[in-house]
Parts: sequence; C-alpha cells; structure tokens
Amino acid sequence: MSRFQILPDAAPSQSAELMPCAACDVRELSICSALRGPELDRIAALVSRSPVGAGQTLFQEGDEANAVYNIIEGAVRLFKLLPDGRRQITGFLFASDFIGLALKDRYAYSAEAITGTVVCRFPRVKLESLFEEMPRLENRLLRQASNELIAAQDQMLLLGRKTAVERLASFLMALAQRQGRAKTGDTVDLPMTRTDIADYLGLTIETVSRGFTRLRKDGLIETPDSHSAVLRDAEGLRALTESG
Amino acid sequence: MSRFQILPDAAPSQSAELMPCAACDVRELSICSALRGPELDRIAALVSRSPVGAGQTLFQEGDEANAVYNIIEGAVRLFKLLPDGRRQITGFLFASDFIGLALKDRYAYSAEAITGTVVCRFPRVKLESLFEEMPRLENRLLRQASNELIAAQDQMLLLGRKTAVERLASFLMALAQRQGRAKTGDTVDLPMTRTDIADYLGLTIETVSRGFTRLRKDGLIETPDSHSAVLRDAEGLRALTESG
DNA sequence: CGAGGGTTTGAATTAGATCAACTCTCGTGG
DNA sequence: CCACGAGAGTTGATCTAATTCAAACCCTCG
Repeated sequence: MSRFQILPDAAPSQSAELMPCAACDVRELSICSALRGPELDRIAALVSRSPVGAGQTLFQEGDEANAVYNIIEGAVRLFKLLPDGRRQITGFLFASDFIGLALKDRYAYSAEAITGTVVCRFPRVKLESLFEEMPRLENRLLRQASNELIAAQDQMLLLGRKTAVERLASFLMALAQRQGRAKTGDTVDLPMTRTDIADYLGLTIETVSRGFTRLRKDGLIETPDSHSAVLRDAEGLRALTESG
Repeated sequence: MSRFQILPDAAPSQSAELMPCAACDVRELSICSALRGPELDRIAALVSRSPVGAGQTLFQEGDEANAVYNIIEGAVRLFKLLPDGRRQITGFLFASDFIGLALKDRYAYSAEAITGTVVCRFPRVKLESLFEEMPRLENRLLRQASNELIAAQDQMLLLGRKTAVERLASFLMALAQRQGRAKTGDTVDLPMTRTDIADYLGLTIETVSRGFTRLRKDGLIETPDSHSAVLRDAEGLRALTESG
C-alpha cells in the first residue's frame, strides 16, 4: 500500500516520524512546495501523519475545524447532507490534494476516506500563526482556493445545466485529467462507487449505470470492471462535455 | 442613484477622482477594510471607478484577466455558457462584493451588470505586486475565497439535491440574509429577472414562476411586484431550505 | 394605442427518478 | 468444494417533477 516500502533507501522510521516532510512523496505537488528548507522543518514539527481506513470519517460537517489535511495517498470524498439523508458530494480528493480551504470556525462539509488513505494533519491555529512568517504559503493557498473556485463553478454548470450523459462524460474526463490519463486508450481509475458518482453528479445510481452503458454502447469507453474505465474515444467524450 | 449626492459634505469631484477610496461608501465592508491609511493611498493610485449600465458586460469568460473589481453600487451576475446557449449563473454580486477571486490568467466566467452599477477597477498585476507589502490584503482575500467556497458548496447541494421550491426558498432566504432582511415582514429586493433566477437555480423560468405562486399560495411570501418579495413566514421558508 | 419585454398559467411531453427484479463478485463457513 | 449471503451493479417497467410548448396577461414607453 504505502509507497515508502519501495523506496530504495528510505529513511529509518524514527527519522520519518520526526521529519516526515523531507521524505514526503507528495511534497512537490502539494501546498508544501511553497516552503523552503528551514520552513519545511518548522512545519514538520507541527504535522502528524496517519492512516485512515476505507469508509472512515476524517471529520463531520459542523465539527470544530481545528485541523486541515494534506492527502498523502488514497482518495477522499467531501459531502453535505440534508436532514432527510439526501447527500451531495462536493468533491473527490486524491494524493497531494489539500482539505480545509473552505471553512470558518466549523467544517462546512464532512470528509470520509473512500479507499485506504494516508493523511497529513496540520493543527489549524498553529498553521495560521505561521502565515505571517511564510507569506509564500498563504499565497499558495490563495492560488489553490482560486482553482477550487473555478472547479466549483464548473460543477455548478454541470449540476444546473448538463444532461445525465454529459455529466458522466464531464466527470470521466475531469478524473482522467487529474490522473494524467486523458488520451484515447488510457485507463481511468474509479476508486468510488456508483452511489458516490451519483451523489457527486446529482443523479441516481440507476441513471449513472445507464449512462455508463450508453457511453459503452456508443463506443466511447470500455468498462473492464466497475472501478476502471478505458477511454475508447477521448475526443468524443470531450465533445459531450461541451455539447450543444 | 449614487449615494454620493446625498453626502452632506462630499469631497469635490477632483479630489474624489484622485483619492476616491477615502470617501468610498463600501470601504469598510469590502476587501479594502484590510488596508490601513497609507496603504489605502497606494491603492487609491491604482484604482479607477466607473459606471456600468444595466445589461453591460464587465468581461467575458475566456478574456485575459487583467483586472479585478469591487462593486460600489448595483448588482452583477456571473455566469458560464455552454456552446448551445445553456447558461448557468454562478453568482449574484452586490455592493461591497469583490469580483476576481476565481481566475488564472483568464476569466472563468462572464460578468454583466444587472442594474445600473458602479465598479472599482484594480489592474491585476499591480495589485498582486502589492501582496508582498500588504500581507493583510492577501489574508483578507483568502478569507473571502474561503467564504465563497462554502457558498459554492451550498449551491452544489442546492443544484444537485433540492427540489424546485426548496431551491427557490433557499435562494430567497440567502438573498434576504445578504440584505439583512431575513425576518418575517421584511422585504427582499430582487433586482434580477425570473430568467436570471432560473439560470441560477438550474430551472426554467416557468418552474421558477410556479415556485413563486406556490410559496405565495402557501402563505410564505407576498409578491407586491416581480422585483420584490415580502417574507410572510421566514421560519416556514427556512424549514423549506433544509426540509426532509 | 400598440409593441415588446417580462411574467404567469395551462396542457402536453420527457428526462430522470422510483420501484422491482436479477446478476456478479467475493468472502465465509459447513 | 460448494452453498450461502451481502454488497455492488445492471436492466426493465412505471411514474413524476420539471420541461416544453402555447397562450394570455401584464407593464412601461414611444
């Protein structure tokens, strides 16, 4: 599971606990890329790394927001619930993604691990007190927030105005993009269930399933198993995401 | 229209052009509240204030993003279009709101004035170069972005999982909140058309209209005219926004 | 007074939801 | 080794919330 095991000369575990950041797999991709050597040491003293089992809750909507997280490995779903149980997944996050931009004093959504996941935990107060010393970090977070806002608006367009197949095509291509596998022939990983996809796209699982069959019958994808999709016609899919 | 006209001892127009910020109606409410006296002067040298007629375009999705804006007065809609004309309004903005958090090098959405509007324009490059000198400004923007992300997630829940009436009730209460008029008996201003509301809520104008009649017949609101709504039962409306 | 937005209301249509049955894995244990 | 059950996914039949199509009904403004 952990990629640490295959590193040729991984640091001994003691060192890894004291200073996990230097050996972090996702450092260059995450917000930590904004940090220079000595700053990294400061951060290293604050963070703690921990595994989260599949289906486990990281935090719940309404909880006091006293930590933010970096995902080291795995996949996480963020979601909001209505009192009667209707669920809207507001995002899927993966290795190197940051959780905790959208919060005041309490979390605005719940977070659960989809698969076995490893996260890096930052106590929020301590982190914020570092902003003054490390303006690059704050700048990096602002950029990140900017990107998430753009993604959020794309999702609003999807939820408000796209048809079921268009939603599914958009979802697959966005996921493909995120995985750097958006060309015909590439295989996209789908760690989440159909129910998750439905709750992300504002549909039911039946409609999602029918969407997959449609795309399959139209020769746009293949589905070797329910947790992966092969792009048979990336251009055709992309056309669907912006169809008219 | 302009509240400047009724200020008892408004600065002469020359001074207002050179240093509009000091006399700005929305200064304390906008991101400029993060600025201290001398900083305000620096900013004042950069900004330009200008009126935008109802229906006029501020910028279009895809344009080079070389300015951000503060709304001084009026109302603005942000939206995205699909090639075939389907439109999703991603937000309505009002006096003191900031436009331009969600962008890379190009705007991710278009912006149009709904009513007669006055905006304050910040050249983007110059503004960003000030971040280093004014960390409080960047911090303020990050907070703002955080709030917008929360709002965006609420909107996803609305678009993905709420019924037509629930969407309308949520919209009315959110608008009422923004206007500080969320109690029974209060009147909410609706500067936008039914078409705008429909494109914001992911519905058609007919469904929005039927929604208003429903709320009216259920005694939750009154609609003296199409551009205002009186809250007859704020609690009932709130219940609808989180119904189950 | 007449034209043209914007809005409302009614009737017919449909995309997607709901209800229901069946399949496919996969893990457990006799 | 096979029976069994549970969870996830697919497929079909029916239903419904919202859309589409159509017709009035405002207003305001020239």
